[in-house]
Amino acid sequence: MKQYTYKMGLTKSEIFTEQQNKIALIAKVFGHPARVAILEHLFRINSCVCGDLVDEIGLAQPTISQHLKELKHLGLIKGSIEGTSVCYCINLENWMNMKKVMLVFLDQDISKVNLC
Amino acid sequence: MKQYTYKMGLTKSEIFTEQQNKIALIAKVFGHPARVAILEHLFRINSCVCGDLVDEIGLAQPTISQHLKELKHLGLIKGSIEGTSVCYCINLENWMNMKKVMLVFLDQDISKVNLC
DNA sequence: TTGTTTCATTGCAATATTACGATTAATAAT
DNA sequence: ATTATTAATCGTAATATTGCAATGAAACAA
Repeated sequence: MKQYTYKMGLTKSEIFTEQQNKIALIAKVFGHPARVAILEHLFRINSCVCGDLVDEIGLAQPTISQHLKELKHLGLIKGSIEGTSVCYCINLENWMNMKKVMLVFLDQDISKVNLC
Repeated sequence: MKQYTYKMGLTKSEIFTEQQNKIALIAKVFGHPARVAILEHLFRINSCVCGDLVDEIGLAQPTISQHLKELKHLGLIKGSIEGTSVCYCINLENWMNMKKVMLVFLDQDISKVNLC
């Protein structure tokens, strides 16, 4: 999964574990409501083109296109060209892998946590 | 949980659902490996002060302090003053609530997803 | 009191993100 | 061939993020 190995700008990625960088890169993509909305829409609707999303979400076409690019970059969606339009959908295999990574982080052992 | 209702800069939060904004705000905080590392450290170690984290993580003290502030802001950690140092720990109740929100998003129904 | 420790805050430079108008590229329709 | 449709890309403005040196504030130690 080379999607998870990007540089993060000013972020000093090299001092963190691969796992920590993975989680951060995934989370960063989820860190915008438009991308959350796009994913939810793709889960609800079977098939989808970019134009639908522009109407559905209410941002300009270049903006949606840019968000789609980031989701594609992480591998969570894939698009297939159909005439003049592009059919985007969830990349299930990568979604499952992503989920696994996030669950390891979210399901941390709380039994030994000290309260202060 | 008023932690989830912040403005997101250029982001047009008003056109998204409260749920979508919640998820994005949580994810944004997880979108930096230092904050992931801090949380993992707080789960591993019972109690913790900022200085420990500076040594542990390898960023300058003001940088760690800033990341701690964001985690505190979302309510995922809380700090209690102990002399000259501050004891930070996980806010378990808020952690559980956060987890619930994220799991609803991650555990979306994949049975009806169309592949393309 | 004077210094020491510890963490927060301020200020700033470098870079990233968000959003959109304008344009381009590619296909489809007439 | 010409025009329409659709989505990607470019360019740019506004804003946010990251990181750290310098400084500040508060509690403790001598």
